[in-house]
Amino acid sequence: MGPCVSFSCCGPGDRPLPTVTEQRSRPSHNHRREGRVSDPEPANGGDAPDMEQTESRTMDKQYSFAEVEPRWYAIWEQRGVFTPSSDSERPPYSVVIPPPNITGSLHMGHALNNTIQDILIRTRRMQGFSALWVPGTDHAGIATQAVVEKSIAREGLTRFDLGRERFMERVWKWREEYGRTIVGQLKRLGASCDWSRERFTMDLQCTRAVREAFYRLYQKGWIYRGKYIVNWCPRCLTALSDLEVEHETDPAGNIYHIRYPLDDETAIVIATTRPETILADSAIAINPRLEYVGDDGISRPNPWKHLAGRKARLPLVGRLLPIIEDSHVELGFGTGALKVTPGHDVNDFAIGSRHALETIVVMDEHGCMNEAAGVYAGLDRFKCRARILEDLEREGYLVKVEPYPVALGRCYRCNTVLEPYLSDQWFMRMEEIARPATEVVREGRVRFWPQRFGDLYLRWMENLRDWCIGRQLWWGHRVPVWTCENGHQEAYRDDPTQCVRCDSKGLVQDPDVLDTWFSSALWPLSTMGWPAETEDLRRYYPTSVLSTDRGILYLWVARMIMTGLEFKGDIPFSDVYIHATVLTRDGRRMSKSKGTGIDPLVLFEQYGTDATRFGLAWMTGQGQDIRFSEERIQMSRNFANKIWNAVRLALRLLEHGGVTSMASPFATPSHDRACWSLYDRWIVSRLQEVVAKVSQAVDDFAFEVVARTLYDFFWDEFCDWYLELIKPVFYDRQDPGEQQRTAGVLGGVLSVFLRLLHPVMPFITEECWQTLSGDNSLIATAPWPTVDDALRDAAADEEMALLTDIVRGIRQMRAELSTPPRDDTEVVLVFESAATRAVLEANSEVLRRLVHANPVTLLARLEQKLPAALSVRSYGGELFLPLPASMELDRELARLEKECADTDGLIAAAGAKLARPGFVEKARPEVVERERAKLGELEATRARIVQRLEVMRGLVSVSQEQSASS
RNA sequence: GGGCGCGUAGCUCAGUUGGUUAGAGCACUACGUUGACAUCGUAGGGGUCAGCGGUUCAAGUCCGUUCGCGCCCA
Repeated sequence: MGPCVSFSCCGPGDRPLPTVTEQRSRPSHNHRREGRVSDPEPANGGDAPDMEQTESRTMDKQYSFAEVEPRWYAIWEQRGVFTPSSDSERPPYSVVIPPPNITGSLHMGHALNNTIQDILIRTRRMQGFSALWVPGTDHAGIATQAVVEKSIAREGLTRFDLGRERFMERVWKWREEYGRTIVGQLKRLGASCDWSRERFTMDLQCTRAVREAFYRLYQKGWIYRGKYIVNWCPRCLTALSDLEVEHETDPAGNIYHIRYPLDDETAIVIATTRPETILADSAIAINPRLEYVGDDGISRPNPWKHLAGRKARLPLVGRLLPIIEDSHVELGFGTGALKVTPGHDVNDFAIGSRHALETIVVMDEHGCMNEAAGVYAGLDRFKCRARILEDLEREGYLVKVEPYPVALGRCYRCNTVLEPYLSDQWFMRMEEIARPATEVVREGRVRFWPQRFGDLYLRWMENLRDWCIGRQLWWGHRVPVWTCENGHQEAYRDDPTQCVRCDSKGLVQDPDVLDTWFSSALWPLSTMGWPAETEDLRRYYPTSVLSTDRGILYLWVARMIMTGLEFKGDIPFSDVYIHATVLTRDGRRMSKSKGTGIDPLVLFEQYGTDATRFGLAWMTGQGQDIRFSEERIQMSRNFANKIWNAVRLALRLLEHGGVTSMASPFATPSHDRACWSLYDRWIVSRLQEVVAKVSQAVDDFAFEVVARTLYDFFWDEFCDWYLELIKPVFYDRQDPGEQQRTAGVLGGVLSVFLRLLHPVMPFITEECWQTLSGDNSLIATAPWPTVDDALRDAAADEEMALLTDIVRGIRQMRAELSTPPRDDTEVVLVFESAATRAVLEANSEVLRRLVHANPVTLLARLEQKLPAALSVRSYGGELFLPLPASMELDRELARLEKECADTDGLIAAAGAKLARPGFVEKARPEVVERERAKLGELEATRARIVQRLEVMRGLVSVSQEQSASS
């Protein structure tokens, strides 16, 4: 057990309860009242604000999250709750935050993901782990550069006007000013990150990690430079990796058939979706086979085979193109002949290399045609396409145009259509580094939740292509490669002053920067201090869990596993939790531009942060999406209000009983517990179930179960039943011993419940904890509750089930009779079992209190009492309420007949099940037994109904005779 | 084209290894404010578990298939 926390865990406690006066003088409440001085509306349900009502002074009728929430975060921070103690006794538990983009602000995905991480961290912290959550932000190369370029554009400047150095100053300035917005928002969310360890992917520590990683990979030859066709964004003016391309299909696209003449009679026809690229054609390729089998299964001759080796003339340009043979050409596709454009297409580039073709490039980095495009030079690529088509048509080269859905890639940042662009780029070799990263997942050393993402990961890892890591940007980690005057190109850990190979000066650094994901890939290492052998690295690496969005499984998660294994020889985390995607309520992606996004900060303001967190946790199932439902947040706000009021009631009850301390109930010896009431035994028994279920659910990442379990227990069992049941102890009876005991259980249950809820709703639980405990301990560091099996009580569960069933039965009848709810009504209970009668006898006060049953008569058998009565069968017995004269007998008779018919239906169903061939032999014995018992119950019930029917029918005929004779 | 997720009440979702009469919140109907809470309480109405076929003594649950929505990869 951890430190003793007032009423929570150790007994017998002797801590004084906060008195009303103390309550009033608490700074928090003063703060609230002061805040209301200018408020013209008394917030007290219309009561005069200066009324001498002690309760209304201490706690409002409504929970005011807006007043409570802002207070606690600062206190937690001040008291260092989020910084784990270096106490070596405690096992480590660590999480690194997926670093949010510095240009971003908190959206629903962040709210969900960080709520989840906070639930995990807060739970483990309470469970006694040395829990560390490392926060930080990501420099987000392209996105940030774009934002700053936009801002300087307002001054009429481009980055080229400023130059690299001055532009970088501007970016850093921007980052200082705006780049930490999201940090404030995370605090608002209640995220219990250790801010003393906050990192930024461009800070010194992370930069050192990037340099070291690059250097080592370069030395191994796994980072290389090569000339390839890459995904090029003509707006961002940089290359992108394959994963940063958003693929889409343009349904309005066309495919153009173009005739390339060989001589006056002969021509070869090719098909293309990008006619502007014909300007860079260097060959035409055909399949070498003589014939082929089409989709229809019919064999056809290769229409172009006879042209192999000849030359065709490129329309509009006049260049002669060789007709080459290459087996990669698909015969059934298009016209069966392929124009080869090595400078503008990835596949054509491969063909070009195989056949040593000339590589012609007709576009520049902006996507405009260059001098090589001849008369088309200077035109934008799309304008050029239109012009080329006009010209082809006019000169008779355009054979036909067909609608054809065209696949195109767009920049994931700016949505510009990407251009396959030939350039010199830095690449990282994937083959070797991927192998161990695949193994650890296959062996289960890294587990994915839900598991299917592990399968997805493995499938992707099996066919990797090398990673283009160079970016033609300024904002980012500059490639640490220098070239000396003598042309020696080398990677350096630190900025060099002279060449390692020839000692010459005049070194020039490579202008490219690294893909942002290169530094993100090192995040679990760099945040812990790697490459230095720090204490944090020793203690907190590998981290425990990574919680993230499925969209960056390959982009980020996979790469962290690779680098972790490569540089530290160990996995970066043992569990990967992939959270759901938050969609709009009609199942679409939330989009800022379409205005369909929901701002979590607005939710915090409207419903409270706690409610937003709880609602999100409730919505998170194991599916891959959640449709956002504001009702769920509203429900959570109501839940918070319910908790608040239950605590308010608890304080009042304790005060009413003159109780001054809450002795801890659970640690008392069992012989003391023997005098607990049924309700105490029951609620504590139920609580054990809740502790077990919630603890397990956190381990299983089943956040919805956490939320639902706590909600149901608190509302249905604790508030609706327990609190109602113990009111007489304080309001009606004056037994100090009983009040003391009950107060102990009441406080103990609340204490456990609040601690279980704290990771999900940190603010209100802390506020209630303070209000109840009246000391300085924080729930945030209170020990997590554990299950005590000795407190499970099956008999109490059973007896309470009987009682609640009877209460509900009486309520139903009263509703049926429309008796004024506060009028007493006679109730007759007929139960053969003496044990059941004893339970009912002992709890008859409950019936009086909860359903105004008075007098209550207990019988073993129904004599000739209450013939004109409404009846309900329950728990092997029967309840009767007198039927008032105003109520027609016919209605009750009809009701009974329906009940009889329903019961007959159930008897038939149960009978049929038992009679079914094979059921008794093949079903598990307990299932058969249960079915038989059910049938027995139903038959007994039916007998009671029939008996009632006879009585009622007799009465009906008597009353008919009476009305006939009158 | 390949892979995956989802389809249960008007809406948003639960539903353990198949086994009582399929549940919750919101919405809806009726009634109810004297001491926690109207952000509340009590009672109630509302479901061919997407369709079809199969396995089984037994299917919302397992298998096959069709349809619809969505995501990922090529």
